[in-house]
Parts: sequence; C-alpha cells; structure tokens
Amino acid sequence: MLGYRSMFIEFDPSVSIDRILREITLENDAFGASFEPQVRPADERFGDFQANGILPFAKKAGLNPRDLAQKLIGLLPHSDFWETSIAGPGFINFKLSPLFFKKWIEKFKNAESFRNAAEVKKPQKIVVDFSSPNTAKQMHVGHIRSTIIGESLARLFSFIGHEVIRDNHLGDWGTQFGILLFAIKKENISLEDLGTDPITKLENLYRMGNGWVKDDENKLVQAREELVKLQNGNPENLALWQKIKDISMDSFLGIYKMLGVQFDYSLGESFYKNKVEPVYEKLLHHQICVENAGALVVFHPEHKRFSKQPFIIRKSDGASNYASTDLATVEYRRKEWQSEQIIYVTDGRQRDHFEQLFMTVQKWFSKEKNICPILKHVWFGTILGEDNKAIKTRDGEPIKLIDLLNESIERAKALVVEKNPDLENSEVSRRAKIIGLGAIRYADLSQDRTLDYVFSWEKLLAMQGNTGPYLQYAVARIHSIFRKVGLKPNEIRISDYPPTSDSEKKLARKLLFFSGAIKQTIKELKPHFLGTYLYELTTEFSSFYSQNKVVVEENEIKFLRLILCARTLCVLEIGLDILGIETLQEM
RNA sequence: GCUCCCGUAGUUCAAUGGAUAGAAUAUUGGUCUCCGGAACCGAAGAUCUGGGUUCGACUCCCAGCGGGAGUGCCA
Repeated sequence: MLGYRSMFIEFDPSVSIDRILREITLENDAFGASFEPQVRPADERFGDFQANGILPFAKKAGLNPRDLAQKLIGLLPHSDFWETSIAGPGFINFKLSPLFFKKWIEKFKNAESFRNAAEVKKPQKIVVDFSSPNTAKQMHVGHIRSTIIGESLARLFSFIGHEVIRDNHLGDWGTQFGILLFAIKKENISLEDLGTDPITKLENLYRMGNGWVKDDENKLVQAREELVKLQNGNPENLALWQKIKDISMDSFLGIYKMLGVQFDYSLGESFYKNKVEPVYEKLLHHQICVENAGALVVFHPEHKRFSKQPFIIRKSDGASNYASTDLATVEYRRKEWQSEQIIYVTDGRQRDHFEQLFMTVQKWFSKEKNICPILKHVWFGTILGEDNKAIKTRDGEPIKLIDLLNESIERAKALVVEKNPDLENSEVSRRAKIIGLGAIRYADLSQDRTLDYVFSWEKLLAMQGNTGPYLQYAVARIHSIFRKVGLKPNEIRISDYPPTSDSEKKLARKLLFFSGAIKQTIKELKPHFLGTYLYELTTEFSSFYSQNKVVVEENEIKFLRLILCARTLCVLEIGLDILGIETLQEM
C-alpha cells in the first residue's frame, strides 16, 4: 500500500507532492475527487512547497480549514523525505529533508538526466516564425526582440523534446521595391559594385527615393510602374530584386552568426506570392470572405470588434498583402511540414492582425475538415525612443542592430582587458564577444516581453548587478574551483553528507525549482521566468560561495560542496544555453 | 468614438489569487591575510485613485485619472 504511495524523487518535487495528496484524498469521504491540492513553491520561511487547496475546499464545504488540514496531514503516510506543518489560516507546508536533497542531487546528475526528466510525453512539430526583417533595409534595434525571444523559445522547445522548425519569414515582397528599383535606375547604380557596406548603400538609396516620391507625383507614378513590372515578372527587375535580397541576406547572416541563430528556412513573402490565388478561391467557396468596396475581406460576426473591422485579404487593386501571404503560409506549413503548432514572434502592434488571421484559418480548416495547427502569437512590447515613441526607421536616427552589438562587445572588451592586462588579443576578443552579447541578450530576455521599454545604452549594456555577465561570472568561478581541485564537474562523486549549512541548503533548494521555472516559461512563452530563476540561483550560489569554503580538508564536506557546484553549473549552463547566452571557463 | 496594453522604491524591472510585495541601480554602512571584488553582508525606500468580488487582491470585476498602441487597402 505504501509502495505506490511512497515518494519518488521527481525532477519537480511538487509533482510528487501533488500526486500523493490526490491519492490519499480521492478515496476519503472528507475530500473526494474534487479536491485540488494546489501545490506551489513556498516562501523559504515556511518550507519548500505548500499546498493551498485546503482553504477554498473548506470554505465551500463549510468546514474549519485548520481542522481539515489536520485531517489531511493525518492521512499522509510517514515519509523520510519531508516534514509537514499547518500554518496561517490552513496552508500545509512541506519542508523537504536533507535526505531528499541528497537523493535528488544524486539522481539528477548531468545535462542528459535533466533533459530526460524535462521531456514532454508527446513531442510536436513546432514552427517558430521569428526575426523576419525586411530586405533592402538593415536590421535595427527593433528586430532584436523577435530574434532573441524567438531563438530562445526555439531552444526551449527543443530542450523539452519538440521538433522545431525555425522559419525566417522575410519581408521581401513589399511596396518598398518600387521605390528602390526606381532609385537604382535613376541613379544608374550597379548592384555588383556597392563597396564594403552594400546594405547601407541600398538603405540610403531607398531613403533618397522615398524623399523623391514624397514631393513629386510624377516620380511616385514611375516608382509604382517599377513595382508593377516586378510583380509581373519583368526579368530585369526580378534580377535586381534577387540581387537586393542576396545583399540583404548577407548582412542578416552576419548578425545571425554573431547571435548563434540558424534558420531552417528563410522563405519569405515572395515564396508565397503565387500561392494566394487558391486561398482566395477556397475562402470564397466556403463563404468565409466577401467582396467589399472592391477588396476581398473577412468579417467575424461573432466577434465584438472584427464583426466591423475587416481582415483585408486582397486589396481592391487585386494585389495581395501580408494577410494573403500569411494565410497561404499557414496552409504550406501544415501541408508540407505537418506542423502541429506555429508560433509567431512579432511586435504587439500586430495583435489584431494575428487574431484575425487565426480566426480565419480556424474557420477555413474546419470547413475542409483539416486539422488546424495550434496558432500562437508571442508578441512583445515596443522599444521606445527618448520621446516615448517607437523607434522608427523612416525618421530620426535608427540604431543599427550591428552597431548595438559591436558597442556592447567593445565595452566588454575594455573590461576584459582591465581584468586581464596580459591576455592575448584573440582571447580578449573571444571573451568580449561572449560577454557583450550575453549582456544584451539577458537585458532583453530578463524582462516580461509584453512590456514596452525605453531604449538606453546603459540598460542594454550593463555588466553589473542583475545582468548576463553576473551569471557568466558565476559559471567562470565554478570552473575555476574545478581547475583548482584538478577534477571535472562530472567526475565528482556523491558525498556521504547531505546539505547541512544554511547556504548549502538554500542552494540545493533552489536547484529543485529549475523544473518549475521551465514549466512556467513554456506555459506563458515568456523567457524572463527562466532568466529570473537563473539569476536567483546565481545569487544563492554567490552567497554559498562566499560563506562556505569549498576546497577544505575534510573530504566529505569538500565533495558535498563540489557536487553542489557541479549541479549549479549544470543548471546554469543548460538555462543560459536556452536563453542563447554562451559561457566561459575564465573571464 | 470603439478595442487592447501598461501605471509597483528616485530610476529600471520581479511577483501561476496565498502568508511580512522581491531584485538591480542610485544613496549609504560594512566585508578586503578571500577557492576570482564583474563578488558578499547590512540600512533606507514602492502597489495611480475610488468602489466591488474573495477566507485572502499588485493580480480578478466596475468607474475614474495618466501613458502608449490598434482601428479598410503598410508589415
């Protein structure tokens, strides 16, 4: 009887506690199947986990919550793994025993066992659609969030066992090409000979062209003609367009390489331009869309807003727009790739668009009795300028993404040189890159993605306090300890001792919450939950490190502390890798 | 007009409806014979206003106030 009820050492201990509470309440008259344990991590002062479910349950049943809590505790089989107590109005606190910590540390011993423990039961094929810059322009600060958040989510999905397809949905078929082609021809520019920074040249040309057409109706007409020629397949314009795309991709790839991002596909809107006609036909056939003022639009009568606000899928001049290509894209990803889930990582200002897109797709797929992939819009806040307005490309000075990245690397370089005056240049550069890019990534990923923030160099490039380099520093120090003892982290044997000192226990305790942090990050698709957890783990480590000397005479104490270091290192390296932040052995 | 997002220490950010709202930074006092001071320990400092729901509200609902966004042919 106690066999199946006995506590298993789970990656997430709250799972075991929840299961046992459900088992013992299920057959009991006082509780029954409707009892929800509500197991949460507890405040350190009270224990390690708490079950809050007694309070609402007692209220509903008209019982005294403390009495009921007492009853529940009475039903619990004795365990060497925890102590329970009732507190406040009826919280049940679980304080895990040193034995539990010892067993947990023994069981989850390397990246492999962490990964296995975190794996989902049913892996899915998930498309992550992110970054998606427009060709003919440089990537600017506005693109950093999609790129970094998207990559992090992709890594997270992979970590828990999903199959991930990274797709860079390039904006390579917009109206910008009319203006750009016009400018190229008028200035008689050769795209083969744009010098060392071709993308900047293109961008300047576009800006120039944009200025012309604004003031001159005649030039606007000519630019439109170039666009029409391109869309009709004019070979000259098509060749120029392809060349522009190649130049753009070169510049994007430089940034992706720095950031460790690799796409499986970069299909872009142009890929779908010939796939929209059948979509129109199908949606018309199913009476999902209607013609309205010359355009083809979708209304959703059941929706308070979209019953009036149209989703325009074909413009009145017959041309497609991003709604058209997005529809075709969903169909392609489902049919060709069998995607079960599609995640779009874009600016929050596109929320209406995606809401309308998703509703339309669901109706469409439902009519055809096709399985509709799970569609999620992972939106993020705007990066604002000093004036609290979005940083825009057209006016003002857009901050180029490449400049931001390089600036951070330069700042890191100065610090690395300051700390290591004799280090050779190549190693300085290597470390500076990892530290500088880590700082930027962490700055963005450590805050809730849905919030806007005002752009500031200081914020993005900070290297002290709650920052990427702080986490990297802890990793480097752990490596340093292992160098000192001449052992590798995976060579550390289990100590006979469980965590005993205050900071040993606190550190071990924090390690247990890794799984919870992963789950919460997945549930909300918000990497800052993981970032916050890693920061908290790091502060526990730093505290432990300064209060407990690791390399001591007594072997069992030494190995206990070394194993805590090894496990902390493992969690930090896995977690930081999910955030896309590289680590160093020395910094 | 309608819809959505956001108002938390001086500043920048946290807080699956749960116990005394956590950090960073700035200010300030310590650690400084230490396995790496990019560190550690301490002090001080905050939930926009008013109602409501709840055993319990930063969190949910309503009304204000303030900031931002979207709202038919850009993406």
